[in-house]
Amino acid sequence: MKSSVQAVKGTRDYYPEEMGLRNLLYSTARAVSESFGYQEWDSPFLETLDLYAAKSGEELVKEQAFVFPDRGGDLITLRPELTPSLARMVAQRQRQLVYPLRWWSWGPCWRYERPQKGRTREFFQWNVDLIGVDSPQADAEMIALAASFIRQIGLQPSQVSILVNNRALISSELSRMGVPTEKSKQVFRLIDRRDKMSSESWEAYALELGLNPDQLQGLKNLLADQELWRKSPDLTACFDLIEALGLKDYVRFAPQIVRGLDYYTGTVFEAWDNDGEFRAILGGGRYDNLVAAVGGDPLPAVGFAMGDLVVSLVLKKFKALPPDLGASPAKVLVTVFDESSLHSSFAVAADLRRHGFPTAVYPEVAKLSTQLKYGDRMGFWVILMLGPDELAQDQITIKDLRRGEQQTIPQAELVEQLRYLLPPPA
RNA sequence: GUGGGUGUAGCUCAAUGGCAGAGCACCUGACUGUGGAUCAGGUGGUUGUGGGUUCGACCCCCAUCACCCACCCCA
Repeated sequence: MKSSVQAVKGTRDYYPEEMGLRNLLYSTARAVSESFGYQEWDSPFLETLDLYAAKSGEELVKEQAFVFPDRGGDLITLRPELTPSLARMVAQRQRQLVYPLRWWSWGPCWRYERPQKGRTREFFQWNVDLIGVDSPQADAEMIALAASFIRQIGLQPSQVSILVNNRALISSELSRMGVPTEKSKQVFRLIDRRDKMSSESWEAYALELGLNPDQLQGLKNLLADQELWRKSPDLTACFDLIEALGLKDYVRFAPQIVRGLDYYTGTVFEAWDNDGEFRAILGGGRYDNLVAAVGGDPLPAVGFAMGDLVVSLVLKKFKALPPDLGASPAKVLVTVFDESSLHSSFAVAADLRRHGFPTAVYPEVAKLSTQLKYGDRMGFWVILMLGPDELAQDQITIKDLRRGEQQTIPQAELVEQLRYLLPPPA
């Protein structure tokens, strides 16, 4: 029934199955990051409020971050994202680090928001950044790394795409249409909302911003122009490299992607499920001003972040999750027949562990059907049985649950048989 | 911060204001050495909580808490 003490609003409990998914995301993020030569870093979960006030949008931080005074009265923030901490750490050692930096991180972040589908107050975020280089090659690598993750986690190009644009390209097109530079920030916001509003209210919003009808039509043409990227040398080079990396199927140009944040300066990208059912799976781009914003010297950078929630929803939707997330980490279960054979069962289990096979042994004497059912439900691959019949002849029975077969063999051949039936020992 | 919805068995959900139910899960047995499948039986409830209306409340009303969805926002 309902427990009297509840979990904190917006948090999740990680039962073994959910922990399996969390670990899958983490291990995949790690594997992909490292395959591109990125190093893991981390920061404190607690930061000063000042760190986030240094960025634009300080009002959002005050309203959406967990902020509380420490005993000395300083305002402490539970980190709502990783990038400001990264910028702080880079600025602190800016002269001693070896560039380009290839850094990745994974960890919990907190935002004080109303929980809803795909959004909790505590979540995990994967962050990847390439710092110190201002080149389309760097942009291409970042997009390719994101695409590699999507492929590695088991999502197909028919299911998920990475949409790429360039803010500098859109800016120059806007000024060519006579949109004043001081309006570009608002127009980016307008573009960002294109798919979130009805076309009538979107056009009304555009005219409200002061666009004339010609400029509005020009903007609509712009957003419909799938070949616009050819006008951008950066995007042209970027797409060419992504093709060389063999990931072109996941990536396409999308002029409506501009990102909501103000600090992006060039290439921007987001990964979406192709039905547009959820929010962006991941998002990022080039941000060449952020390190300077926290007190360092100007340093170009490109990166992206991915929360654990939306990608999990997408994986569930496409049934791309491995079926054994809640299974026992051991593949072998040794049953216990009766009091007199208990010692032998435990000895077999110990011997298998010494040979590198993770092995569980049933922890009490119980009916065999109970033990088999347990083994089945916990996802073991093989169950070992040794009762009076086997023990009398130094034999053991191996039941292969996945094939529904069993055989009785000399105990001396057990390890050899398991090497055949199981993944290689650790 | 704003609006809407839902709270009934472990889970998913039924039940004109009139005996609180089903499916799944679980336990037992059919099957004293064999999981998944089938069949039979069984355990399981202060209907979120507190008030009110009523002869009578899961149902109507008020309050409260929790969760969900959307808006807002998304670093």
